[in-house]
Amino acid sequence: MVLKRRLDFGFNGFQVPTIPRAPRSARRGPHRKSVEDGQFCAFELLASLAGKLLQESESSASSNASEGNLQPAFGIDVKQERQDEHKPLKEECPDQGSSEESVSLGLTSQNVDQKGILKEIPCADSDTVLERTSVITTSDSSAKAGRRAKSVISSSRPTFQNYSGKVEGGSLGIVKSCYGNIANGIEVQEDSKPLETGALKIANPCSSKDPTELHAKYPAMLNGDSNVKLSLFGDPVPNASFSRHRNDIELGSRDDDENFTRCIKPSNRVKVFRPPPRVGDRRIRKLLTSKYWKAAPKLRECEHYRYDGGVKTIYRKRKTFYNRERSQRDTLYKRRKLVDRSSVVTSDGGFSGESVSNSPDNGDKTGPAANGVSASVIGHLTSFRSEESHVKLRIKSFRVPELVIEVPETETVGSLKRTVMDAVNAILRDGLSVGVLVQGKNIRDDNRTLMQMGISSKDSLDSLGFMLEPSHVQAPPFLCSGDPPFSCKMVARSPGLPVLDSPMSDVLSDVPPTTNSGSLAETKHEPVSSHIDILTNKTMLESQALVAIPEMSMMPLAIVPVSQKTKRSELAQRRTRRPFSVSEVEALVTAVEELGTGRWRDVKLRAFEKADHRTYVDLKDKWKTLVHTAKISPQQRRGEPVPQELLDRVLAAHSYWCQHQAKQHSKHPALPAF
DNA sequence: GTTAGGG
DNA sequence: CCCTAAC
Repeated sequence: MVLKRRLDFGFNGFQVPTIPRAPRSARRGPHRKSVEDGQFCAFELLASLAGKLLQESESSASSNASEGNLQPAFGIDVKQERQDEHKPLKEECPDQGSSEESVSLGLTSQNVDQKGILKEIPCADSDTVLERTSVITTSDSSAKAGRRAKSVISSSRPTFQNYSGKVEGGSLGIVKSCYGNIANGIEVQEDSKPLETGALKIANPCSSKDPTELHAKYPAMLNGDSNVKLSLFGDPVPNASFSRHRNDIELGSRDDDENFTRCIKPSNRVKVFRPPPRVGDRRIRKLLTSKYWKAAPKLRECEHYRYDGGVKTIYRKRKTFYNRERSQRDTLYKRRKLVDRSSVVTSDGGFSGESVSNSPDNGDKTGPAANGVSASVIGHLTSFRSEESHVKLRIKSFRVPELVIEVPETETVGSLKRTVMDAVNAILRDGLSVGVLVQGKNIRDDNRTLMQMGISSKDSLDSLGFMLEPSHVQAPPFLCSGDPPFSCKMVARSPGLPVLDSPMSDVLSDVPPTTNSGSLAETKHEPVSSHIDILTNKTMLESQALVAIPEMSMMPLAIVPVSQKTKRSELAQRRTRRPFSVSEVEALVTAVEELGTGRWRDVKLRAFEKADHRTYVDLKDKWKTLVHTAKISPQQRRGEPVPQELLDRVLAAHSYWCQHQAKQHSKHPALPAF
């Protein structure tokens, strides 16, 4: 309740109309801004997402009201799902029954309820969206400082509306085409072109944790949230959950709207993307994260469980995400739904993705981070099986490529906004491709069947992930609006980056459905960050004005030392794994016996001179693993078995050289004992 | 650029 | 394999 009030308050302050009551047509018409130069794309996407969400919510709400059922926003989807469901949702989740309540308060209450666990504010997705929107607006108008805030706000809403209109169209198409498939999602539109039906829809963008990143979250579709819940339940109840989701979603919609309002302020902060000092980043991340979560929380009771699990898991995985984090900066998250033939529902997607991304602290450490990045969007999914051979999945979120932006301190906020927008648009404009991650690995072979990949209706889809990649793989870094004063660098990372992948994968694969999502950024927060988060949240809730967000936002654009370590991250693609063959092991062992450890360069030269793919570091690492392998029981060994004889030699050489470590490093080829 | 270690 | 700190 509290939250809600605040929200309302916020609205009043802004004079934002309560959500989307107005007929779609109405919404649509009004605000369409002309999209100039196509820069709109990004925004459009966001807007469309938002709109879609709204629509869904509305439709769902209405449907619910009228029918009393919880139907998903999209008729088709809903029905199917419903059919699937066998079990009453209600049983599991109390929420269902009173959909209406949920709708109005849903998010809020959930937030409150879950507070303990989540602590974050629900606004997340919506917020993000708003932010984005506003940014765009600003840029378009080249806003004038004075009114900017206000205009932004107002515009944001309109924008949505407009988009929503589009969205609808798109969705319908999609729905038709994909009957049985997941319908929801917002489609991404570029340059106001209608999206193509078949493709992916961006359902909910999630924000990432990285502070720096731009995150756009889309109001999560309630669905998404719902999904999350579902996952918690597990296989057995999947269907039911699903249905609920729908409900939730619908209900949620309003909340979302509200969220938008609320978010406005926060958005500003977000807007400032500059690759802030770590602290800043964290903060942002947290915000985002929190938002994200909050949204998710809609699930309520059910969710709780999940979250807990998720959090823990995430915790552990945190490091894993490390790479990702880097990428995440300046990333927009979007949620998309894929429609295909398969039907999978993934709930986590969003979560995991975000979480993963967010985790972040590491990123900071690594470097300023901000690398460019990445493009990848990761969508996490949860799945449950629907019908036999169909995999039903819902992608809750996609991460947009990371952007690294660097601007001089003297740059104006407006310029910064524009810069960010340009960067985002550039990425969107170039097109995005979708990458599929299985067990964290990017599957490049499009010809493989899901079954072959181990993605079946039976199996959980936890290990399945999606990511958006820039079509043009390595986008060279480009300067954003450039002009002297404005020097901004943006780097778009190519997709398929391992970086992203791995983290995801880990999360996905390892974590049980429940867990994944959860952890997120939360895990890693540092005191500072938390502090920040708190502030933020508070701000979000309470502050009504768009007021600039103090602290962080203002921080130093200057700081931007974007990079340092970024370099690698930009392109980095993890090398493909190339297990050592027995013969290679033998060559390695022989070389080490002669040269000893500590002379990897020599070992490389002697035994792997021609093996370009084997670096001395690789050899060193291999030796390390060989030693380990030799020490463990055969049962514990994995991979291609290494002849015991070689392992014995490994141990012998290892012990020998350990003793002679200090001395004869150099020569001494003679290994007596061996 | 190499090493040595942790991840 | 990756990433870093130390050399």
